[in-house]
Amino acid sequence: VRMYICGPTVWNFAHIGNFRTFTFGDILRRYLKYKGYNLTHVMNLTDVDDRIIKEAAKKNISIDEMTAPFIKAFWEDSDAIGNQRPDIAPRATEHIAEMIEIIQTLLDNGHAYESDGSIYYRISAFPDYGKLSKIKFEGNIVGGSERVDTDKYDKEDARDFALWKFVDADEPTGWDAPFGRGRPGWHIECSAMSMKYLGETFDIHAGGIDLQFPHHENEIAQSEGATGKLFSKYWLHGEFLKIDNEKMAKSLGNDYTLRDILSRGFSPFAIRYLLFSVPYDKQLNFTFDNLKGAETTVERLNDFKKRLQDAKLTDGINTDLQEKVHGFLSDFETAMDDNLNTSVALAALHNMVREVNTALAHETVLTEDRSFILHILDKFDSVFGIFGAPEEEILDEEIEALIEKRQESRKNRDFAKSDEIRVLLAEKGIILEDTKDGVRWKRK
RNA sequence: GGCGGCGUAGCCAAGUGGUAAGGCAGAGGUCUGCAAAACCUUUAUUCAUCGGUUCAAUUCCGAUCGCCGCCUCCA
Repeated sequence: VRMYICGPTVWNFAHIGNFRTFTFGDILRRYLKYKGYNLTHVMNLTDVDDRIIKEAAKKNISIDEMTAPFIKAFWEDSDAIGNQRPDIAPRATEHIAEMIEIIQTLLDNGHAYESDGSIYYRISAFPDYGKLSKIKFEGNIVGGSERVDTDKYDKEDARDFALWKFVDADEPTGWDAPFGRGRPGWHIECSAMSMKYLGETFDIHAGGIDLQFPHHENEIAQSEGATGKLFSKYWLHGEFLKIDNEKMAKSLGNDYTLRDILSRGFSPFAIRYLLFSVPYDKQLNFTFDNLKGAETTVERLNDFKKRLQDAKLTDGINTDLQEKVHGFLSDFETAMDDNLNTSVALAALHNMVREVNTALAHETVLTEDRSFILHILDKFDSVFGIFGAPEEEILDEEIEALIEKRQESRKNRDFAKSDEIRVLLAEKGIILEDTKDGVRWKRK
């Protein structure tokens, strides 16, 4: 499977809404691997746009120097939330030659023309234009704005868009091309990089819903106009993320970045859980209350895993239970196969946990079941990625001694003393749980 | 003005032509010295509103109200 995801403009990569799209890209990537597909996953890094160019010029530094900190931060955040890195992450500035080649082809075959300081795509030469977004242009012109048909540039058709913008020879940011020095329009980079690494026709093209028009529509026009072949077989568009039922906007002060949220102390696993708890093609209402809920849920799941690992079990095998557990994995696959319905897929995980919990309480989980269930759990998590890495934590001796002392007090039924120690440990961030298999601790 | 999506319990939400998954929060119980964790039970006669089609609609159709996105620069 060859898959291309429209990556961020490095400038504004960080918003939580973008990370919803990337996380779904990651879920899709992981699920394709789960299903045994061979995967090539490309995600572009848009490191050239007007703002970057202007800012770099102002600071008198190169585009590379300008964008490096953003790209570094993007990968850090991406890693933090558990997104696996794409196989290839090409940068626009390193693929200008490929863009020029496509533009030249489009000029040669009549799909592009030069006018008024730019090279434009000739939409009248591409009858399929609009097939992705199903956009119609008639109503727009009649409508209440002078938007689409402003025609302030000398374009043949108001819909035509720039492939290449000429710049003066003395301007610092520009590339030489047979048709003149300039810089690329927005859309051409994705056509060039996706086809370079995935071929003229590939399987999946994904991105945020806001890119559907015009960006993806224009990619189709450019690519299919140049090759005459189908560009992408499937398109996936991630829906918008709302904050407290409002749109995310700087003016509302709710344009959180992933970093903002992490710095408030929320676990990346909880954020990840919340981001994909609603299918990618539905809007998600992000609230901090729900993030707290996700935090609790993820903790509960991790506790479940630990408890299963630690439980003292009797020898044997409970095939009945194993069959049920396997049934939940089937439910998960059915849900994921249904257009990545992560809501239902998660429900399957929760149902499995409940089933096993009940069995644990009834002591009907046997030794051979444990490894089976843990294996199934790993399969779930190979896609979800919400269980923390198993880290063997070591307590310092002082705390170890305190726990020991408390156990002694309890044995002697000196509960005042043991409670005192429990409070003391809680102040040190250690939470104790007395189970029938002995005392367990965890941090918080 | 054009196109598209959405409106389901306190909150986040899945879903379907035959009467509502899952999570969080809440309530009662079991377990526990007490907690915690876990388990069990429980929480929408109802799916924005009003009409229509149907034996039957939350699910289909129409209207209304509300929310969101795109239709402009830049990516």
